[in-house]
Amino acid sequence: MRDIPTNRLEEWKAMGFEPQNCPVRQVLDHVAAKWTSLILLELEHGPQRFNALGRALPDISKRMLTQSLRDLERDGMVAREVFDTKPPSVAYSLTDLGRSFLGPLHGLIDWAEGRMPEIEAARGVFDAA
Amino acid sequence: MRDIPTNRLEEWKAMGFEPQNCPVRQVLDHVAAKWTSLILLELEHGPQRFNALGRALPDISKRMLTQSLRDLERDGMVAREVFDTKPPSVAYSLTDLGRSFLGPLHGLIDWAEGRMPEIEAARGVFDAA
DNA sequence: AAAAAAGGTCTCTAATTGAGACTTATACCC
DNA sequence: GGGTATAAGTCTCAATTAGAGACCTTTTTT
Repeated sequence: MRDIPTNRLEEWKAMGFEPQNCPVRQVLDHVAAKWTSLILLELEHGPQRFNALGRALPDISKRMLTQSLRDLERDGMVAREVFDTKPPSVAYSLTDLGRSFLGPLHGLIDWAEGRMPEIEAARGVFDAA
Repeated sequence: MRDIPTNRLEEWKAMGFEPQNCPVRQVLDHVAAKWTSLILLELEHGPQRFNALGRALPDISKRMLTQSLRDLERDGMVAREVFDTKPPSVAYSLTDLGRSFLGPLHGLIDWAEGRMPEIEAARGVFDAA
């Protein structure tokens, strides 16, 4: 919808950042990745191996599990450790940074659990119309 | 990755819910919708009209703006009001439910702003390797 | 008379995701 | 010994989703 830029946008540009590299968006993209938060939540209980994570999140594909874990590793939220077993196994665990994300994330989850009835009700009304 | 189900999953099923209708996932999907949170954040400053929102979020397409607003409306987070001007205009505003979401959302944003330097650093290390 | 603006919808294309086969080496089972 | 399973992925192909932008209707502005 690129059109006439708004003032806020101009301010941002003046400060040297595009909507894309705004820090807010970057985290939101993370939460937005849909699987990454779920993975972090699984790892909250302790380190897990690749296939264990897959079993805990039964509707994720291997492809997305791999990719989400790489993203989290790249951002320093998750640590990957290879064990020299036969066959080699890999454990994933939260870093301090990853753990620090759980606070805000639980804020969202608590909100979700508390407000879900209202949301369901709103959906009922909307869908009936 | 459907395979041998895990105990937690069994418990969930016993309680009657699939991974899909878990409340946590539903909110996460919302945040995960990528645009919805950004829209809510724009509406925090007050009601906005369709095109104004589009201008504030210059990289959203009309298609996704419409769809995201409908989703938010359906979930009772945003209210849509049509004014009988020529041509008719439409204003979107936060409902109480929508406003209540901002607290947890800002928790996430504050985390983002505080931890972004660490994330950037981790990315640098990862990408160099 | 032409163009713009309001709030969308519609189509077509591009990007992302999911499903599932395949890999390589070792261990367990009969 | 032979068949099968497991580890953690990778790869390909199909399906879903998102983005770009034309188009719509009515009225005001230039």
